[in-house]
Amino acid sequence: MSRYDPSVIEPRWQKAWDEAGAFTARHDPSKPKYYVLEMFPYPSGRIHMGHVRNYTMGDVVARFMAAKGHSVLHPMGWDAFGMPAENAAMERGGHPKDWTYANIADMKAQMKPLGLSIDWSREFATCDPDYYGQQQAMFLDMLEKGLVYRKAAVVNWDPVDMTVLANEQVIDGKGWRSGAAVERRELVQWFFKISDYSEELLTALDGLKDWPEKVRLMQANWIGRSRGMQFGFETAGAPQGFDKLEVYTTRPDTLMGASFAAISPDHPLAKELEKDPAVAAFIAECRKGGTSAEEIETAEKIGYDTGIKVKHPLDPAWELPVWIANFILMDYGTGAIFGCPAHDQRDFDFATKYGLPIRPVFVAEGAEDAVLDAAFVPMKSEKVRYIRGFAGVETQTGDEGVAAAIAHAEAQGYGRGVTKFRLRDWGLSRQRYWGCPIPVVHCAKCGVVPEKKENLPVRLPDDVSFDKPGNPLDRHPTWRDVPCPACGAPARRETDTMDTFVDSSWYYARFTSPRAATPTDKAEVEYWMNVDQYIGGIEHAILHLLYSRFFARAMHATGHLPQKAIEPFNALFTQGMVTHEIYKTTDERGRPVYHLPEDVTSFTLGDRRVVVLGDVPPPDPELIADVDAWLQELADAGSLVEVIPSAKMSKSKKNVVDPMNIIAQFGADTARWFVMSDSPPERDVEWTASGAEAAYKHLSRVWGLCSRIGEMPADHTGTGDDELARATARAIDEITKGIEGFAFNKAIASLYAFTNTLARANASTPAMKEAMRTLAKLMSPMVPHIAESIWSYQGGAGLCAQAPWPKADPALLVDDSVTLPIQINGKRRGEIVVPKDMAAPEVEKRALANEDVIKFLAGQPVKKIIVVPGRIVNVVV
RNA sequence: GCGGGUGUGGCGGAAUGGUAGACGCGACAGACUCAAACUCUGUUUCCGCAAGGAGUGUCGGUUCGAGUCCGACCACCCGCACCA
Repeated sequence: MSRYDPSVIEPRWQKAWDEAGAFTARHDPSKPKYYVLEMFPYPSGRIHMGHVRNYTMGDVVARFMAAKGHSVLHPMGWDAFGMPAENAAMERGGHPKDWTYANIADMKAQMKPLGLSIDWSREFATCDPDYYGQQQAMFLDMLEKGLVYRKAAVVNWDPVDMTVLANEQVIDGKGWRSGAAVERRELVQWFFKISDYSEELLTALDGLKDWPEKVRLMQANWIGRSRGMQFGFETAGAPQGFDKLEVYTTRPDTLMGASFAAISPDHPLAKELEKDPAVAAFIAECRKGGTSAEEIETAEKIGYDTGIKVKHPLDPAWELPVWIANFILMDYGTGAIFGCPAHDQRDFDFATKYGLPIRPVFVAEGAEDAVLDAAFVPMKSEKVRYIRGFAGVETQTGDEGVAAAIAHAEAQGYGRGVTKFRLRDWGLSRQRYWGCPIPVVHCAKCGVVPEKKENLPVRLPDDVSFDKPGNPLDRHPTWRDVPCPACGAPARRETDTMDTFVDSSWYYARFTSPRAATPTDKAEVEYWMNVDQYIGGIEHAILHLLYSRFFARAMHATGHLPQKAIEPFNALFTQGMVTHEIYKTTDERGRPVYHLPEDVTSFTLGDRRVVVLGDVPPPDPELIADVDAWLQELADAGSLVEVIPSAKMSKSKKNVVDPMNIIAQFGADTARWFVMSDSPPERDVEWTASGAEAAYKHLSRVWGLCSRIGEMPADHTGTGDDELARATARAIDEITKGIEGFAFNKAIASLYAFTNTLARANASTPAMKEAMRTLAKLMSPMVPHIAESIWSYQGGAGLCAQAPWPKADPALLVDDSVTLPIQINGKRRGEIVVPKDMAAPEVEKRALANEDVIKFLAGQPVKKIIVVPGRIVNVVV
């Protein structure tokens, strides 16, 4: 067997798999199916280590499940619509379509050498007219079902570029290109009625047993069901038609602590009052800045006293002022609240700023009324003593207080208990070109008219330019002009396109029949759905996954998915990022300059790590008399590099490692092995050059071992056959459990251990060959190419990729005796070896007879002995 | 600001409430070599010559026993609805 040369074996095996059609997904009713899916990539043009990690994980699962006898579906596609393509067109000219398809070709060419077990015959891009045409068909079905509607909503408006900005294009409240102060502006837009499913999406989370607890919790908090009370304040001095002000509160028990009422700047009453220039000026102030919750909630709280009063529902003589406040959101509740500064921090800050009264309603159990220097906000499950209560007993929990207050309001008739959700409807309109066109037409006579299905797809026009900001569809000379599908009169196409989250909300279903003439094919979704294992980043914990869950329900409602697929992902795994150190210097004007890992050299000097620019040989420490002076010299020359601790690989920080370079240097198996070893898959993994080399060295060692075993004389005998068989069984057991439990790093640790055992084993030639074949199969999900070479060299039948997973003989997994540590007062002081099933009293006797124990006890009386069978003995003195 | 998560040797990490540091990297020592690299063997949590002691972000609690459970705090990461 020759030297380990991945550049030779990897293409050879990839060809062999292709020719055998090893990864073609087959609809085979005689086998259990398994659908493994990694979140599909945005075609940026370059794959990065995060992709390698994500797809290797999926590949390990896919290859493992195939070996376990499943018919596996492991597809790949492209999340191809979105802003970067338009930005590229603006910056470099060209067309988003050309840019995107070129990127897809480039990225696919980079993914192929990884040797992933993907069924490429099912590939599609969301920007393929065939895909988005089916999406448009579903949009029309959903429109018909009442799951889509139009309403006004706020967007980020750049007043200089006259265009809508995405949140990420708003930097410090300013437009990223124009630098102009961004405003919030209302626009009529399309919405999916996800709120129809709030309750359902929340309660169904309980059934997602194989989803991470944290994701379910995040979704539950996002949906945000709350039980509260809604009531109408009677107003005094309000404009006509506003004699009631509806407010919603989750703390009606604090009603006697009310200090003011506040409405959102977007509230109808605020809009009515905007006729007053002073109010208009204040509301304009509130509209400054972007639409993101982060920006709104971290903005300074400001308010405007309208002069209007409301009457307290429990005491009509008690009047509260009505303020307009920038931190009240129109989207939540009724867009109006009553403020109770004593028990809400935001209200407290507001009241302090504007000199409004702060009246405590309850105090901690056993405490006296005291002046507050911050809002007192205990958990609702905690008991408190009400000093200004009006319902329920004096001392009760917050929850009981709320329930009593609602009951009181309902009995007296001034309010009612209601359940509200934080979840808002999903705004899908985007004022951009590179997205799925919304297939409707606006007719002066008929209003909004759906496009006819036979006219789908509504294709994006190719003749567009990006020399001006804004949506080219909006200024296209002809594309917009169409006859009304209903009356035939001249009408206008909708120029908004869909949010790219729509594209990614159903691609998993399309993979089951990617060329079907309808969005899905009944028999195929029936066989392949659901996705058995979904793998992707935690950054998608809420939006993408929640939208997909909604979309699957909407697809069921419109006949595109069976009932069983309304939760499309049976199991979810969220993997961590690939990180790398950042290398930084500063230019003469003090601005940071970042450097690629390959452009710096790192060495150690004493206990110090020094990184310098360029590919230079490490200095001889003996030649440096004064290290500090020498470093200062380097720093003055500008070649001393500052090392910033690991962060997510990003182009702007240049802390990126190109997988193509790693594959060229070490091969795909090394890259795959590295990203699966060491770090647990859910955690971030730091890419290090030494780690990659170590992975390569190990694979070379395994290759050498295989070679050595291959050269053993056929009649060689040894004394270690039994021991090797036990080690093999243990390895099978551990690695199987590791892969099943997504503990790939532990599976790899077991592979290292088994390799070491095999290298040291003194067993017969047939036993060694057998163990080597098993090792190859056990390694094959992670490093399929080298495994295939070893498999064929050791006489394995057929392709390793199509061989069944080995089974561990249970009889070989049990040990007869066990080593028990002995603790004295919880500290380990000795150990004894006893038969596995020895009775506790006998274990006690042996433990106390142990030399170390006798020495440590030094005659002290023993108070108690705890024997945990098979685990530990603890002697308490 | 709000919601969620993470924190263990020089480094990545392992550990059903039961021997903290498996496995790997790095470092050190030895073998091989004219020499270096490669490879192989061994050592490697810290303090201490040793006996022994300390130790899982910090402080406190529950337990015979806590990295693991509970409470408070600190640091970092992810998300916040138009980035994908």
